[in-house]
Amino acid sequence: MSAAGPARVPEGYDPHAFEPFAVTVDLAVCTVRDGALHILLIRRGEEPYKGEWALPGGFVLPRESAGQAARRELAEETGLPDEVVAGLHLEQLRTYSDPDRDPRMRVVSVAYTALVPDLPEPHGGGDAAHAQWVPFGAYAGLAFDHERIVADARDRIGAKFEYTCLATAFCPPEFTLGELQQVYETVWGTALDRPNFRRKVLATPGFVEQVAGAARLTGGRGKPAALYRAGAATALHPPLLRPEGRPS
Amino acid sequence: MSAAGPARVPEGYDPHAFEPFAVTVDLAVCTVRDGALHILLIRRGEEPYKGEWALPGGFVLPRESAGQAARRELAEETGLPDEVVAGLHLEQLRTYSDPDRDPRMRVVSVAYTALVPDLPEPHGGGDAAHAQWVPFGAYAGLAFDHERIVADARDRIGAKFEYTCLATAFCPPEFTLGELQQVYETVWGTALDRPNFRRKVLATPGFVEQVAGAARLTGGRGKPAALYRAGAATALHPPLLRPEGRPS
DNA sequence: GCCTTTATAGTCATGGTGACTATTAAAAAG
DNA sequence: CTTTTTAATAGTCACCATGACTATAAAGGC
Repeated sequence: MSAAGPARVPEGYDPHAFEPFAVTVDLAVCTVRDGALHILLIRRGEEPYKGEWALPGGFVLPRESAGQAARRELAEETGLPDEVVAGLHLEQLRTYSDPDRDPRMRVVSVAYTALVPDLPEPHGGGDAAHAQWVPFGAYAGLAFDHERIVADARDRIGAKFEYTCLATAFCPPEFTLGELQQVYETVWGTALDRPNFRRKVLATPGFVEQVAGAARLTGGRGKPAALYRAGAATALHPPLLRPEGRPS
Repeated sequence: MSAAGPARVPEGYDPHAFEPFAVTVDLAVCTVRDGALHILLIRRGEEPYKGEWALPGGFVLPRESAGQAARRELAEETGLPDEVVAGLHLEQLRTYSDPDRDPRMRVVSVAYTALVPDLPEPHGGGDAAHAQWVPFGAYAGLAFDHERIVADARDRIGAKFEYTCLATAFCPPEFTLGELQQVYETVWGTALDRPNFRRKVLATPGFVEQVAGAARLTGGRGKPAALYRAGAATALHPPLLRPEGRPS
């Protein structure tokens, strides 16, 4: 009810009468690197879960929204300049609110998914100099319910690839269709037919637009590939369905 | 970070040191009634927004998750027996956390979408005897940011209809294909070709299963229609795309 | 030169879909 | 009791997107 609804709460409501909730954001920052989906993790320096992997994140400050907090934390963790962070794809994933998800107190966390291109430096801005890219699955148990969050993020990304142009968020500003295909293949874990993939992408207006006259060698050998930029389109109609329609 | 992350928060963290956040749930309870999508609204009995329409909802209690709170509130608002409420489709929509969304204090609200069949009685359980079905759009401004939540709920429902079997959640336990089609047409606001709709639904394994030997007259006239039940399938592959691929 | 590698062009059959028409089964109108 | 109306159901046909291919072009390595 946003403190609305029936008269369960008196008008002179005292915020401190309730056990306070802390509200945090958790960030599932993902990238494609060396043909594998990676996620940004930090090592916890304190109890609980000291020394274990966890998602970056932090408290929502009194005067900011969860989305603002997420972008602020993203800037701190990645150490990227503000104008770059402003362009990154950041999307609310879902909210995790199990009463026992943090042993210290009641913490409700709004999780966000960020899709970033493969960044040159591992990063290490601000507080989290120990942040690190870790391949999906290459961790043995994360702190809190972060494993669940990571799994949800992966599911969401895979699903969104089917009907959005989101895949370009994993690519640098200019990319080849082969690179874009590799992003799809990495996220879905399936091989795609190259000519068919080309045909589909190019047939979707606004998915990608060719960079005039530019070409780049991929892997040093073979015919140079044309370069493309992300187009203005955001949705994919009709969708690009992954083979065998597996929901996960 | 779910109170994790860098060492911004000392170990002996005092929950009361921060300005407390209240956490609530807002419910977008939707149904299809008389060929129009309706939403369950209540009249606010107190300031702020006294006398205006608002979504039902309430505070998340100290020992329950947001999902549990949503189902509890749903039971209270609809006044339905627990076993019925347990079967209703309830899904987290997203979280709204603008610092100024509630003028009284900092309230973060987790919104849920519920899809219910057209209930016999308007309802009126518990606290909210003044709850009422209102057609989408037939309200002049809702309290707080609830108009935004309602719009998001509608978008989400429309989108999910394309690739899930969710439409049956709007139908009674047994329904005709014509009724199912009306649900689609109502939610999407478009007319669908009947034979093609039949073909698609019946070609999707597990979407619906026929009730043996049962038939019902629709509207008093015409050939009686066969009755169907919701099947076990939850996803729709390939999807049932709405005409013209309009995102909203 | 020839081989390998990668990008790009094109073919062909199939399946799902949009746009139809036809038939059946009921009630209401005459 | 026949005709009309209404709605469900069956079936047709063309088209387009797709999956599975084959073929060509352009680069480097040998």
